[in-house]
Amino acid sequence: MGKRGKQMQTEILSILRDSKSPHSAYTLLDRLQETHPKIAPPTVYRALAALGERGQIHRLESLNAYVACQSEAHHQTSVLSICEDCGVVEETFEPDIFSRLSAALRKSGFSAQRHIIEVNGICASCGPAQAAV
Amino acid sequence: MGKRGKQMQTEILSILRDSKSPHSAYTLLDRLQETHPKIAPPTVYRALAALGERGQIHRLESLNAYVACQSEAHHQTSVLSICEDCGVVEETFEPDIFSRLSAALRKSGFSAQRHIIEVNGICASCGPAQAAV
DNA sequence: AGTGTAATGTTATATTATAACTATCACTGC
DNA sequence: GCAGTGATAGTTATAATATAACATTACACT
Repeated sequence: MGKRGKQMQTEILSILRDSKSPHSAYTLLDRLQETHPKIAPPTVYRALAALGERGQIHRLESLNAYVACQSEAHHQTSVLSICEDCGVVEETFEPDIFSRLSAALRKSGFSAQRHIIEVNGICASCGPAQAAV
Repeated sequence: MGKRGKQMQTEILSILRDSKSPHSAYTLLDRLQETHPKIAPPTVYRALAALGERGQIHRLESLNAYVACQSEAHHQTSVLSICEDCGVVEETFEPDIFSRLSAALRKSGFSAQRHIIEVNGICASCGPAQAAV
């Protein structure tokens, strides 16, 4: 991997980390073009692919958008919860759920390789006042 | 809803039911154009939206494609397993997993509304010969 | 039939993603 | 040093997915 590629990855990661909301590839492109006017979509997609392979970002399949991984360990298996009100994405680690899921599918002969779990809802900050229960 | 809309929905559902693999909106458009040469993308997307609201189809977020719901009850909460080899999608009902997921997120104040669970892997037919265990 | 509303048709375009090709760079062996 | 080779990045073009915006039609109700 060359210097330029690394730099793009670093900058994208930095943009994503500065915001808990997801960014689309083209939002990132716009941001990068502020400093690198000439870059084109494939540059962004290549950087996103490399970051994704290393587990440093997650793609939100239901939004076609990307967030920085919030874990140092870069689990492949996190639950992404998306607030429909404010757009914030939180990452939760529930290894038990993933293993149960794999086990359930294995019963019918399916061998799980990659799990995608995304949950839409309302986050703690946006929810109705945390009243009783 | 008019007659035409219903008919499109019926035809789309019938195409999806004839195949266990997902179809993209534009694949469906091509199929529909064999008999209705003039229809345009919004017609297909409107029919897909109506079918989705009624739970008769599922959208595979990771593939931008659609499959018929395999349950009569039209659960909103199914696990979709996608074979990376043959492309077949199976639907599995694991209500326990969904409730655990909601419960886990609720601990941090998140109120889950819609769960997306998609699993990539290898199905029973495509997997390595079902040897021991 | 006349009127208002919802459904559908139509055109155009926005958004997301990748194919295909070219140029550059880093490394190897000479 | 420098030609050859393979990997990385740049560039152009276009494919694939989705929706906005507006025009038209159908339908229910009077």
